[in-house]
Amino acid sequence: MLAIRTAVPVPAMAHTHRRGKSKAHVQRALQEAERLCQARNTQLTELRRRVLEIILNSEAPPGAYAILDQLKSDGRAGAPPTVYRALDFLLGEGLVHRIASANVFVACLHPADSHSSQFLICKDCGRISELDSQALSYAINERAEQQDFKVDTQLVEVIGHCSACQKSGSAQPVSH
Amino acid sequence: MLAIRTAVPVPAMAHTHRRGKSKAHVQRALQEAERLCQARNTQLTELRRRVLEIILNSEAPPGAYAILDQLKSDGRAGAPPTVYRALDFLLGEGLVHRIASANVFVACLHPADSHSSQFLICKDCGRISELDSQALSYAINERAEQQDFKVDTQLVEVIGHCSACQKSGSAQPVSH
DNA sequence: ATAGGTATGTTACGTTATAACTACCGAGAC
DNA sequence: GTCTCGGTAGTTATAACGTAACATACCTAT
Repeated sequence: MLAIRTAVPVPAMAHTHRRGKSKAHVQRALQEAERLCQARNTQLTELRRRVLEIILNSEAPPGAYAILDQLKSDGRAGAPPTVYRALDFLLGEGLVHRIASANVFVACLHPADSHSSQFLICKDCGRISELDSQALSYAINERAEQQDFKVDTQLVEVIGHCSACQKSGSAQPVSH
Repeated sequence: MLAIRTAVPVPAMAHTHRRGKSKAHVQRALQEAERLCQARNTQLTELRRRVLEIILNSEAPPGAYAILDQLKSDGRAGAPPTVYRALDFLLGEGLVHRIASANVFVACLHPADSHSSQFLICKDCGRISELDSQALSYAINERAEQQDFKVDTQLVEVIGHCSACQKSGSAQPVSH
């Protein structure tokens, strides 16, 4: 009851983090990440880049241990801290987001822009799409400030059923 | 980096889940819970009631294991499933909310009403206040539906610094 | 070359959550 | 009565998620 979980493989969903399809899309995202890190003078090391790539290539957002499994299957050494440190870096750079309700990580679609962290999470297939409404973000800040609350970060997670899964009628959970 | 954590004792904060102060407030909430469960023909058992009471009495929202510790110190038998099952019931009845970013649980302030699940979470003291803006909730639904997404539940968590902690200048984390 | 910083490897552990099975208890069927 | 059925709770074990602490490697600036 506490977390959103899913389990098997599937087709496609519009405007979604449906990686593993377009290598081109992934390559573009990785280049963008390189560019940003260079501009910021931070180190997108091979490991960090690879973790980002794994996330980008996942059909549904992977958890830390799913990422770790992939690193291991690369033949690379690894333990949980390996992944969590890379994730901390990527989170810090705004290159990935953490989905708190599901303990998974998604690549940010527009890492150069401001960071709202608003997501639609499909219960059926596990896929996540970004909402990214500035209006919403403003509304939240405004409401918080009415209570003299100083906002650091926002987190909006909408849980339900994506367009594709509604059509297909039944759950079609995706592998992580 | 992944979760919000806190640690020590403190003063008060307006419009907040600052339980342990007013027994009367807690009693009212418990009676309301009884009433709702009767109306719904669901069982607010002694255990479930006690878990709700523990949450209501906590200065800052407790995690499952903090609740478990209190159950044990009541002299009651207990293991994690004891708590998680009670929490599942209370979550299902809308009597408590889960704060995903911190893995803690808060009592709902208006369990009879609709359920937005919008919170202000203070990094310093760990206390959580409910936002409860229908306008916000509508805006989120609207935005989601623009993408043909069928909304089940929403989750808004705003992380920052509460009014009291801003004034006091420094962190004053509260005990769970 | 070596001292200092950053990144990663490694071991161990802490925290959060669930699976699976057992036991108990109350209500209705008979 | 007692049977059995559904729901609640006890119990054991383990899965899943995350971090602390320390060792190592590597780069680079003096």
